[in-house]
Amino acid sequence: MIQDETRKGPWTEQEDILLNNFVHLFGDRRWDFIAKVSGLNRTGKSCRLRWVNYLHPGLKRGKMTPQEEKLVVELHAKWGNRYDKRWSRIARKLPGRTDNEIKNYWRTHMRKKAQERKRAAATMSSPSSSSSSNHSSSSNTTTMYSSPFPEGGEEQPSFYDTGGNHVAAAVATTGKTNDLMQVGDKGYSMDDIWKDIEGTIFEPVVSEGLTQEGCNFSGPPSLVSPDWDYCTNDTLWKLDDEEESKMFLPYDYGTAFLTG
DNA sequence: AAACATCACAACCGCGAACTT
DNA sequence: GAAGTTCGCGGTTGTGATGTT
Repeated sequence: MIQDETRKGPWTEQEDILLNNFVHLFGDRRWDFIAKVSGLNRTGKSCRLRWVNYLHPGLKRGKMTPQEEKLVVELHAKWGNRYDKRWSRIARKLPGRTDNEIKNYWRTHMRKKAQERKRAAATMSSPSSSSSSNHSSSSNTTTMYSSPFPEGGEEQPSFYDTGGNHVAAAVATTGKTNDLMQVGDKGYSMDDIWKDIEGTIFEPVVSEGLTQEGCNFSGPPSLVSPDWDYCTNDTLWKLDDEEESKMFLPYDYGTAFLTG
């Protein structure tokens, strides 16, 4: 008792280990339960986030590859302004990457590039600027990115979705299409930025290069456990949905444990 | 070498959806 | 079917690392 103060902030290695063990015991669904029984003074929410964004086997760490960057651009062009859950959607197409990671990436990199463009445009628009002003040529971006994915085949389970009750949530297109967040001190929305940079940063190249084989896994940073050996190579991404859910639900004994 | 700016990433929060009772 | 609980997502913030002046 006495320890009813919920911990916040960075996770320690010990906490990671503890969480990892309990997730393997009980599965990655009952977060509140795990948070309680593990003795971690964390919220279930916090545990889930840590698992999904950091401890999950198969996470790919390190910088985005150019192919991944392109894919993010393409997919955001396709979904970014239309759907909620856009980041998780995009993440599903980038094996080993989490929505959080993509979101962070997009926010930092794309904002930077948008600002660069704005700056460049401002320079260009000065009377003295000349021919080079085709700079980012939003005009030549009328070429839509050809998505590497067929329209119908978009819905895949997220890589960290271990196969719980995933209702095939039809995409709710309601609202949230206009996130007016203040970006830096510029005061324009992410969507605005997006429109700005859409198609101007990367060549409209189909991301042929992005194959799952190209994924380069490095295991979780601080935990090296045989438990996730099965995920440390690219085979994970070659699984079909069924295999995938099997693979990610080896924890039925968790349920068994609970139900007797 | 120090100060400042920017980047990269982990983590938190609020809210709505989904699930359970 | 309603109420309560839990989960998942998107947006945002905090902070250490790295680069620049």
